[in-house]
Amino acid sequence: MANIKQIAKAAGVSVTTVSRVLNAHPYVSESKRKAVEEAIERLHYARNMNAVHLVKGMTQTIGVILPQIQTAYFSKLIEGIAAEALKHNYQLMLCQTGYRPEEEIKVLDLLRNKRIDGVIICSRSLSLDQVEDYAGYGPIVLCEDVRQRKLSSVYYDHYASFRNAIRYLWDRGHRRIGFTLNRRNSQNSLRRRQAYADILRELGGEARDEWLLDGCSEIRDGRLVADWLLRMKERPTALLLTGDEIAAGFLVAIKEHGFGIPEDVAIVGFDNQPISEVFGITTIDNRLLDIGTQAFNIAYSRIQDPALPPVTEELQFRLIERSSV
Amino acid sequence: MANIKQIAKAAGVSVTTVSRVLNAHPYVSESKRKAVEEAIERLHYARNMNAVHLVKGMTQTIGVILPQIQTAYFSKLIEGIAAEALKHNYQLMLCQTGYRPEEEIKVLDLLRNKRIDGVIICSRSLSLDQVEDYAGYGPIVLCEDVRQRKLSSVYYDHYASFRNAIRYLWDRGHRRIGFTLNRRNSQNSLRRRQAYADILRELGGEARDEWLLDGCSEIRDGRLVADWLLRMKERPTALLLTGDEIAAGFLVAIKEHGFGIPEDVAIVGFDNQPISEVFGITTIDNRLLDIGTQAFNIAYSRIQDPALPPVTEELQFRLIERSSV
DNA sequence: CTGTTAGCGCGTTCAC
DNA sequence: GTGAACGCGCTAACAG
Repeated sequence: MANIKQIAKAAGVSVTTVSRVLNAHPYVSESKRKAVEEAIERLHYARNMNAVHLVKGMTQTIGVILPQIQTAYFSKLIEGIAAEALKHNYQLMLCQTGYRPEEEIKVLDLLRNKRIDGVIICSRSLSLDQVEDYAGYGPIVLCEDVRQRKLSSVYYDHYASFRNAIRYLWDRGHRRIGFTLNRRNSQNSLRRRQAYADILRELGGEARDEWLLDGCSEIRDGRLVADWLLRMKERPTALLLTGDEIAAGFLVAIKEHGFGIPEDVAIVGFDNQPISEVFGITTIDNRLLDIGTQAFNIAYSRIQDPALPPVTEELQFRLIERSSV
Repeated sequence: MANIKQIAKAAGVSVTTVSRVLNAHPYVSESKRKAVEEAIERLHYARNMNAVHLVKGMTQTIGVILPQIQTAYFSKLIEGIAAEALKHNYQLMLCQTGYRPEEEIKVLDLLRNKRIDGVIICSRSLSLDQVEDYAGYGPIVLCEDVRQRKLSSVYYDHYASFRNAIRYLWDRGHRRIGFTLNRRNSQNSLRRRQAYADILRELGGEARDEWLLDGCSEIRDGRLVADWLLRMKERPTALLLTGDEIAAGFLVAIKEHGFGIPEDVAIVGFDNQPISEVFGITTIDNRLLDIGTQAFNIAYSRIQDPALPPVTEELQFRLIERSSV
């Protein structure tokens, strides 16, 4: 495995010159360039990027913290990040942390240790203060609404989208509205619960605790939601399901019990996943792809220019009407 | 950002000693160890891993080539890889290549350039010979049945599973059997087509070209399958759908046309995804999780001991009976 | 047990 | 246009 020195010798030039052609620098005579290229070819030279990274202090790699890859929500987010990373010739270090704080720390340590140039946090269990401790080592971008001095973030307004969806159901005559959550006390969940409470108070509607079910995230959970609904004495006539997979799972399960959608229960999903299209589920398009794209761009621009201050960017959601309400 | 030299000075020892405590080597007196640890703490020292990688010639990172992350099939495969990587404290560089040869090459070049220690190829468009050219730079594991001298592979038997599924349908009275494929001419698809032809010849059944539809991979495609079926004069009474998402999409679409499953069309899916459980779809469990696990382990063991020869490992599929046949 | 020193492979001033 | 030489930060002989 040849190194730059051997190429230099083989081409009859100095290592500097080799380095210059390697990095497409100007001021190299055509003849020497040719000689170097020929030597590279002949000796099957491949640069050792670890040396480059050491010298440059950068790795052209961004780390991504997410609890689970195998979840439609995160897959879509990654898709957005990955597409943008490709454009800028960056690599992605995907770190599935399962919401384990130790694992999340490990990823932040990759940043400290200069293995990655920046971090995108799709979802976390660490406190913001803990995350902020690492802000000095490189840009950190969160996919949620945080306004912490040293952290950037991109998100869509969970609060407004939830209000909006409930209002939508209310306007269509629904007075008993229930909803699910993933993690009961995540930032996003708290915002949603607040929105639920606020809008129903404003509308003079009822907001019952028993109409909330948490711990729902995948398609299987749709069945749990159905069971939960069936067990209730006073059932909601409409449900906000935080994830189209859950919505689809619920739809299938509840139909088995003879319920019609939307006649017996109306549902609104989230994420605008392909599955919602197939089932005609009305859903909130929360721009996951765009959030991923922006998350990368924010990190990238701050890697290029570390002087740039953190930013917070809000994306507009939209409600996609289909036939489940 | 302190370096090892400064820590040495601060602790009043040599860099070697610092390195020793950093790497948990024996033969360091308790007092010096304490001093070093204290200095590390006090100066907020963090190792620059690029220097370590340069010196060691390894990066504790494995690259994964896959066309798409946002696909249930690959997500599940990644899940298996990631879980195992975590155990061995390895990082994953996920490279979404979209079946673009240039992108696949770029990943193999990461291996040449020593940015990663090994590569797992979930699916590819490069020829095996092209891939094999890189075998000298580190272990390469494919998730398909290849028996190339320098490449390892893990897979389940597509041929046998397809035969098996068709036999299963045949035994239940189906004589007109259709199927879908993802990429028409991928290795796996070729094996499946062969299995289809072989088993039907053996059974004395009919194998029609028009009963094959390719280019299907996601849930939306289920609708295409339904349209395709409806357009036919002589329709298959049973379908093998190469992906549970497709199967689910098809099921929904065909029911809209008043077809019953399995009465009017029987279906068998692939992958044993959660969605198949929800819909009660009979499916082939192709052990994606285990394939991922093994792929990592094969790569890992060969990184530890480069002298180990490539291996080919076959995993047993199983048919999971539910209610779609 | 501990320190000196020579690399690992490459980018980059700076002088020519 | 070109090259000598230093430095990036760390590991590992080797000598003691």
